[in-house]
Amino acid sequence: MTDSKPNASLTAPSIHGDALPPVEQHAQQYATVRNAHETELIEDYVELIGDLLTHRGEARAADIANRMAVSQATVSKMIRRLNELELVTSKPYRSLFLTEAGQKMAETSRARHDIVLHFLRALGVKDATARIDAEGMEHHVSDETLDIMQRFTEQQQKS
Amino acid sequence: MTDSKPNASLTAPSIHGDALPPVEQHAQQYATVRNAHETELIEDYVELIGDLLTHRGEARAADIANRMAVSQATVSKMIRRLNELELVTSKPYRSLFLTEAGQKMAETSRARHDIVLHFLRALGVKDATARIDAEGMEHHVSDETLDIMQRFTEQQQKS
DNA sequence: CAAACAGTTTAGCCTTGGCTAACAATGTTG
DNA sequence: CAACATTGTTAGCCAAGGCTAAACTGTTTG
Ligand SMILES: [Mn+2]
Ligand SMILES: [Mn+2]
Ligand SMILES: [Mn+2]
Ligand SMILES: [Mn+2]
Repeated sequence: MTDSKPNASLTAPSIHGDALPPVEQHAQQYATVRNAHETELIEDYVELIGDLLTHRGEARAADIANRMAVSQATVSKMIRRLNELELVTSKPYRSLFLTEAGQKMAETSRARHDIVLHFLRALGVKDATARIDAEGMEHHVSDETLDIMQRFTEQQQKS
Repeated sequence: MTDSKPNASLTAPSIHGDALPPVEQHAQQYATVRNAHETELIEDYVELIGDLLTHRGEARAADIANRMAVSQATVSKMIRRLNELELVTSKPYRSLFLTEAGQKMAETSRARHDIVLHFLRALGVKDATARIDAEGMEHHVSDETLDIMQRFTEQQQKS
């Protein structure tokens, strides 16, 4: 449960960087990341489907495969999963649509994604880089940090 | 290869948010994230082993399991992989050590992790939240963004 | 209206990263 | 030094998320 004991003296000033966090806190960090990894691909799919519906009027499996640079078989399998999760509705060989729950997830994900992207641009990151970084970072940003990012971006825009 | 055609008028002002990026750029975003996911767990292990060696003098499988909140079997299996990748050396039932390549990876990961963590704190994020966010974000931050974060943190500290 | 083409699905394979249960080795202590 | 506690390994299971190949459906067009 606890770490093996450090055998160094108890009070000597550390020559190293930050100390290790307490075990429970450290474990929480990793657990939160593992958790995010379970949902992030789902979020990206739902967000993309929402964007395609908004900007193109329809969301076809082939478009998703191209946009994600993934095989159509992979998309087809994922769509089955999204169906089981009741996030999308689909008739065979037809465009996809989002359920109520799917729309909610798409909006939330899109909003969060935009906050992160706009924040990175406000920081001075080039657009192409900001887009790449935001695609990964978005799933690992807490609400607290998100708020701070949003305020930062607004401040930046006023000046 | 290309999206299905939008049938909306060509020049009408969009009532929606940001337009979709070009397919190739969009695909690059997702591909970069998938790539990061292949290496991030490895990086976390190597970084943690380095930290344990630095702060505790040894890195035992049980400590890793506790710190990551994961079973010992999972750690044991991952250590075999790290061995195959020649990032760690291990004798059965003995502490782990990092190879040259492992030390290099540990340093790089630790440095990047610290930049992200210190940046979040400089932004005003509470320590516990910053630690959680940094654990996930670190793997999705480009060198360009990392530079900007570091400069931001330094600026913040001067004032 | 029949082909050809484009899009979708299914089957079967692989790797990663989790888990539990059982067993083996090592360390501690009465 | 024997028993017990801790630590490490192995085996076998599972789900997720990739892939290719092949079959099937729907659309376009000669
Ligand atoms: Mn997204
Ligand atoms: Mn994303
Ligand atoms: Mn890290
Ligand atoms: Mn990490």
